[in-house]
Amino acid sequence: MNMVDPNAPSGEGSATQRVYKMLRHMIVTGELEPGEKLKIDSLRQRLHTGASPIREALSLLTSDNLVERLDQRGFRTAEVSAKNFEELLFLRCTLEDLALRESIANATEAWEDAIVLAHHKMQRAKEAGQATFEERHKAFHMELLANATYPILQKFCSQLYDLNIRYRYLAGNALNYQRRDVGEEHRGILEAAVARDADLASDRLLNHYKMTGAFLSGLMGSGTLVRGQARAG
Amino acid sequence: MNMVDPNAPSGEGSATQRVYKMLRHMIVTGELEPGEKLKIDSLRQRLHTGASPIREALSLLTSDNLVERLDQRGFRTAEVSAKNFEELLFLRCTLEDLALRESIANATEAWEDAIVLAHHKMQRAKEAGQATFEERHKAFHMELLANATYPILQKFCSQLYDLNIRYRYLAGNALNYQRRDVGEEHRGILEAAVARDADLASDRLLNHYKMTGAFLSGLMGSGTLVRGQARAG
DNA sequence: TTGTGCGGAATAATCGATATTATTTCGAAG
DNA sequence: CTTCGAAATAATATCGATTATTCCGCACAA
Repeated sequence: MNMVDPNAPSGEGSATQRVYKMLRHMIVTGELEPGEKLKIDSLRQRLHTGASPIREALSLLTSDNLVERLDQRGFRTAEVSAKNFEELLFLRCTLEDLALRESIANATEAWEDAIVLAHHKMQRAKEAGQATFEERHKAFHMELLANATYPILQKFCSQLYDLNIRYRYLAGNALNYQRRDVGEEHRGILEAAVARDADLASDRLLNHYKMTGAFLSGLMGSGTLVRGQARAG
Repeated sequence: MNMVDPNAPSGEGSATQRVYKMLRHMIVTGELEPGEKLKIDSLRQRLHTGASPIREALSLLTSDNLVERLDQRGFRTAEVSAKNFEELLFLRCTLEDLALRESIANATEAWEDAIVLAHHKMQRAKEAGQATFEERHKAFHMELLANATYPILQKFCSQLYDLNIRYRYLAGNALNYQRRDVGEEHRGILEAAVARDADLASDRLLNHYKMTGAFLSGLMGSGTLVRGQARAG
């Protein structure tokens, strides 16, 4: 029997899963600021649920490096820093290079179809608002790596992607980095992947990341990004 | 009145932390077999605590890839497979190579002291039982990477180490791989690190892993490792 | 005999409340 | 006026119980 509960339209899975996704979205998009304390009771009221799903979701986010847990002193969102951003960029370049090469090495027609499709959906979403575009953008990049037979590596890449995209959001929605010819870059990556040219595809992918990274590093240097905090140490 | 739980005489951290460490140890050492269902109530009785810390600890372990979560169907320990093991070996070689080189690039005398000390403690623990040795063994390897300014990378390495060591335990405590001249290998790695020879240190480190890996792969091929399921209460 | 649908038992997920712990505030002494 | 300490306060961690879901066996019909 396939009855969908009408009382829970947005909630297909468990409450924990729902809260997890909502919180992650709120952190990634900057709705919850870096270093902000996450009080259980506030979130409970805000998300209209009990304390247990909140705690469980926060535990999951802790291991995604999006939330820090202070032993017996509750949770807070992860801090941001230029150093952290640089590490992210470095690790992404390294790990996605590995995954992409492996993906291409195992290339099949089905995978080609999948990345072409993902690319198309991303392009179509360009006019459908940034939220949709970002979603498809990640989907495209993950699809590029999906053909590698390294599930753990893929999970790492996915986590790093989320951590990185957070900086993009923190840089402000005004970040129309799409003004750069990102469409062309994506097309170039896709093309090289379809052509199964690992060196070229990897080179283009890494440049894609590094250019965005350099742009954000510039913002960070000017203090636009890391606003609320001046920590000693 | 101060009623202290007799099961927590040391009572240092939170119950969640305690349960987390206990469960992780049980999974890593194979006391909980791969794919085994983790029933909340059983664990609750077994560890003499409530359901909340259990659930929270299992959530944490999920993100460590040691436990799988089946939505609304509970938890189970992660499966093992030759493919998974190969991925672990590959990722460890790649990531630890990065971290070690960075560690050496930032080498200081304090770090030299730290790795020499960690090595010494590991050697001394050789006669103090396998449990202690394994602990020190991880400490030594992590100390080698500790001087890299890449906290996320270090976390990845630590996680991968735990996933890998699980296979060693599953291969049986009879695995006295120390019969190989592992002591000599460790000394070689340490020596190269102290000499700040990144290429040599990395080469020796990776060989160290690959030899253990090849040994375990052999066991796995013969079916010693991935056996069926013979579980007793 | 086999496939399908129902119902009870088992188990997971969630909630509300309590006890424990950290933090802040207030007052008094130096 | 500052500093120390204890009580008040707020928040967390945990527990017990309730609710929702899944799993398994059995009856019934084709």
